[in-house]
Amino acid sequence: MVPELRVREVNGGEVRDGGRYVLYWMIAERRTRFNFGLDQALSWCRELGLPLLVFEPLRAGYDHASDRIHQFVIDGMQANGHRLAATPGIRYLPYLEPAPGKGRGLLEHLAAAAAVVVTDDRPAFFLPRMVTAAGKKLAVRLQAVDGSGLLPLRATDRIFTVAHSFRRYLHAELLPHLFETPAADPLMGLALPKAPVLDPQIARRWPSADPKDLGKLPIEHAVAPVETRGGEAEAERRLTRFLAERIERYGERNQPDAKVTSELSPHLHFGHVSPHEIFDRIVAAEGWNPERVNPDAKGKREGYWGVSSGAEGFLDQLITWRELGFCAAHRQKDHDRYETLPEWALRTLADHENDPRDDLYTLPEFEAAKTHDPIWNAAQRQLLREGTIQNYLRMLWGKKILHWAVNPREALRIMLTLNDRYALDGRDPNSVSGIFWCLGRYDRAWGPERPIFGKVRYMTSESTRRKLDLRRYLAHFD
DNA sequence: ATCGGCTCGCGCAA
DNA sequence: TGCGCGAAGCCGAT
Repeated sequence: MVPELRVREVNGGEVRDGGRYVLYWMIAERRTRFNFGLDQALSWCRELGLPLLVFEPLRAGYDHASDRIHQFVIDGMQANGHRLAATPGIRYLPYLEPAPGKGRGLLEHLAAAAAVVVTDDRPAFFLPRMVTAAGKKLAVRLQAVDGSGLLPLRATDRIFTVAHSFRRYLHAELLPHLFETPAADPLMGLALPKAPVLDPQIARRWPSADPKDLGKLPIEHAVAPVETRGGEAEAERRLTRFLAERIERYGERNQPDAKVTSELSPHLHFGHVSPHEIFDRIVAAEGWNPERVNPDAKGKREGYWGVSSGAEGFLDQLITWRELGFCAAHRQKDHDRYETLPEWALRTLADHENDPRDDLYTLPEFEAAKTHDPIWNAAQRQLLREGTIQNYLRMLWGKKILHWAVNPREALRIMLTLNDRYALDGRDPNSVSGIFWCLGRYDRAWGPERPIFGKVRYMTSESTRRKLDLRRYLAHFD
């Protein structure tokens, strides 16, 4: 059962009599397991006695569309295809839009034969606008299901301005939600009617591009695919590796050579893995149960869950920090605008807006990793090559853009542009949080007041060099 | 190596 | 209203 709190009626439409199938429009939770949206669609199938059509599209015309993002999503489609094609009663339709706008009308066409349409409710990028627009067009009931996090988006109306107040809220309110989990494997034991046959004119009117022909799509080819592969199976592999070999030493994650992180951020971003599954697996590995929770540690960064220190640290990242961003994105559509920074940060950054800059770079110079600072350049090269930046250096990367851009607004634009364009987990509320943190969001003021930064937390390459062993990292990203 | 000071907002206690 | 506390800060004093 999908909790009511997670289901949103988008258009107030009706279930259509005589619909041939239930349509699941898979746009964010691109997986077959631990997926509330898929659960909701299947529960309609059972109620109406209908088969399921899973439609997983990838548009060509959105901002920053590139070989890198496309390849990752296509990996996911292949993994989903393997599982869904083998399931009786389900038809899987992945769709690669060959050119911007070429897919227009396809959803409406599919929905015209559907009894009800279910999609994913994710407060990220262009997805909310797209779902709202679809709701107006479709003449059938459209439900958007929130499977983004462990805390349902609609669980609270509060806006959290600092991380520790959100953490405190979670420690007080999250526990009951943890017992309402999506099905681990909803495809198992299904007894649906024969899979729907698709209208043959779909292939003629809406031809799908061949995944092998990425080069022919009108997307950014300069942003090449990275070594990191996408898909549900790859995410499972990483999760298993993390629990078996890494979580124990998760506390060492600031060291660039440590290899102790989950490396699941891109998979979470594209919905190839669910936070519910990650939580379940950690809990199983730790032999945890709710009685292990320490109520005296409410609001504390460590010690609340009653698991190993590595797991405490990781759960804080997965839940507090990840969902803090989702919460903000859900509550404030303009959470990526400069003006949404806290008052104290806006004030202090404005006070120092006209401070002289000894080093000043433009977006193209940053993009090409052409600054005077070898550490910064190495971090930027990692972003270009791998689509990610190591934990600690990611913060330094942003702080230095603030330091060297013409003003803080421009620093924000540069950070968002580079991150959205090159990072696999760019365009995610979670990524937006990290970038805004560099400008003071969720943080507090720190004295003494410094040039350019004002009271915003200051970081330097010099102290980073002292703190971390960077030799291998610098050599590798030379 | 470790500590206090810098500074602000939240939430609890009173 | 006061007080403790906080994603990773820095710096200078001990």
